[in-house]
Amino acid sequence: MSENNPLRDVFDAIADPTRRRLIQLLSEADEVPLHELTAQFPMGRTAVSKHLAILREAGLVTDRKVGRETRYRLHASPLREIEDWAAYYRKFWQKNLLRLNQLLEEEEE
Amino acid sequence: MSENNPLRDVFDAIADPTRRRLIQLLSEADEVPLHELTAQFPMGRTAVSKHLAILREAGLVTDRKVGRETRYRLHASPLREIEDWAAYYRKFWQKNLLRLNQLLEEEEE
DNA sequence: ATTATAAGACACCGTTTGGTGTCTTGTCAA
DNA sequence: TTGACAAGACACCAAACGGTGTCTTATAAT
Repeated sequence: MSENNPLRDVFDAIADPTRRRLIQLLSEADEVPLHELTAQFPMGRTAVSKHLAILREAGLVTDRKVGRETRYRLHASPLREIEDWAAYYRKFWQKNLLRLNQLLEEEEE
Repeated sequence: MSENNPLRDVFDAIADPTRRRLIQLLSEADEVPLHELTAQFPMGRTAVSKHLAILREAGLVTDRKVGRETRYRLHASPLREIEDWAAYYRKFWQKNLLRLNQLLEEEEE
């Protein structure tokens, strides 16, 4: 039963820097066991495991047991919502840049 | 002194749905006073004001006093970091879509 | 068969978060 | 000039967050 309906807001899931780092690490290899991930952080296994649980609740990660280890895999598609959301506001900061450029040009005269 | 160095992580600032709604509301009009924003939410003025303070700390909003009201304005450029971050992972969910399509095609045979 | 490793489950804890209410100050309107 | 409105400042609170440590179970290695 691989959690399909997201119980956790994706925006919430990526808010924590540790979790963004986990996403990055998982993007560099296709499957990583918990203990190997834990080794990258200055915190204990339990904490990292909790962060991964949150990523899983947001649908950003799946896990499977292999022998005695639990291997995690990135499932990036929910990030599409983030990109779309931010892209929507692109026009606004582009507009700001435009106005900034205008001001700079005026000052140079 | 309009806060220039972001004391607050932008990812953190946009994690809350109320704050995302504020961003949306501010994108629809160029300047909105606090009481008018408050009217859109099921919570008190103090709470909305706190959310706006967090947005300001992330550089997403500026405010100015006009008479007895404080008017807020969207400053969207920090959202660029969000878009860039998410866009980086685009290839991963595209890859997933590709693999999903392959699986579906295989099943159809 | 024994020992070491991987990780789940759970209780615990201090800090942050997201809300409240109240009091005060400044400004606009009658 | 009196009253109403906008909002800052502050104290307060319950719940969530991000970490810890310990105990147990399953698997791998010697």
